[in-house]
Amino acid sequence: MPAESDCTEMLDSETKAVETPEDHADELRLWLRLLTCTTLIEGEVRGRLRQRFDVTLPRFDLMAQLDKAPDGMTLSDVSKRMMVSNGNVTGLVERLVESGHLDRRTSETDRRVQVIRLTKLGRAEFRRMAAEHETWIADLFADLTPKDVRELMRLLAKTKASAQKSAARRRP
Amino acid sequence: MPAESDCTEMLDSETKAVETPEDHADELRLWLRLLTCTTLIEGEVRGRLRQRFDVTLPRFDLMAQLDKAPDGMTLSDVSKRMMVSNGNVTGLVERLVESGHLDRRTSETDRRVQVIRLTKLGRAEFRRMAAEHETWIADLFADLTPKDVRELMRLLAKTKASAQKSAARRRP
DNA sequence: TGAAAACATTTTAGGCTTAAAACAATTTGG
DNA sequence: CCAAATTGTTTTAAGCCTAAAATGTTTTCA
Repeated sequence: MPAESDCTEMLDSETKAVETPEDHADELRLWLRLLTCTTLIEGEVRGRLRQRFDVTLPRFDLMAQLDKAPDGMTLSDVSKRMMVSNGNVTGLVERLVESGHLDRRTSETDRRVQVIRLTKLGRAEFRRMAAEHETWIADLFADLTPKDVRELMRLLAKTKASAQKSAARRRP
Repeated sequence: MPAESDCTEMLDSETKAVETPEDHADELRLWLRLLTCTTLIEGEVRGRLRQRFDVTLPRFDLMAQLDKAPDGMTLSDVSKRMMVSNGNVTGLVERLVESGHLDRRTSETDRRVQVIRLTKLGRAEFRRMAAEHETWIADLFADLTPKDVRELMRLLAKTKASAQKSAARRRP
């Protein structure tokens, strides 16, 4: 009875690589750790936004998208950028228009399209929140060296590309 | 009028480090990239779970926790592990008991405590899903080398510790 | 012992989120 | 030109999620 091989790839009797029940425990652990980090930070930011500014994270995120687009965005654009469903954006925008933070108008050239912008109030409030938000993030990542940050950026870029490729394989 | 310094830390007229409006753009970008990766992968997993097994991600996550605890867990344990609110767990458990995947009983020794376990059905279904789930994760991370995975694990561990420290500073 | 504190869970109210279907407007291709 | 496909948004139904208050139970400690 042969001892177990230490080889990663098992060879069959014809010396050809064979399908083994592969061990993907490391990738699984990596995914769980990634998720933990994100959940942890997201929860912290959510809580601080609520306490300091009485605003929800999704509202803040939507305003952040619009702050980068002075000429406004369509709902579809927002939906893609935020990676959330269309219906989600509809409701979010509704509430932000209601509270006076957003301005929504139908496009002149394509009556299907809704263009939304930050109002003066919306922009002012967002800028105030964003300034503080940036310090929270800096604090949350405070123990990472600049090199750590660079390296994480690189590896996460690679991760993103890998995941996008995998997603595209399934849904071409 | 002096030219702008290239120094990271500015010095004032008395040659003492001075508060500058610090630039945390890198950390902010890192956070957004982290969030993008997680959202991307999470969405992909959510979609596959729904298509293949008609199960939601939160249900799967809860079953995953219980699979690791053959003797069951209290609702508080689950809540802490999953990093979600207590009320959230209550509802999730309710639906999973309803569908026959979970068994819930009041602790003999402490009538405040509810202990939940996977039923035979729940465990069987979870194992079936988990096997496939693992291959999805492997595929999503397929372009990372083993070294990349190790390095990411290390950096995310550091990130997690940093974030926990920051959270504890605020909420001691 | 017995009131106060701590703990585990549920309830409440409101908002977020999704997938799928429906609707409306525009573009495309025969 | 016009029917079909595509695109942008909203609606629907169901479930997820949170914070805060409420409920019931156990522990603490004066």
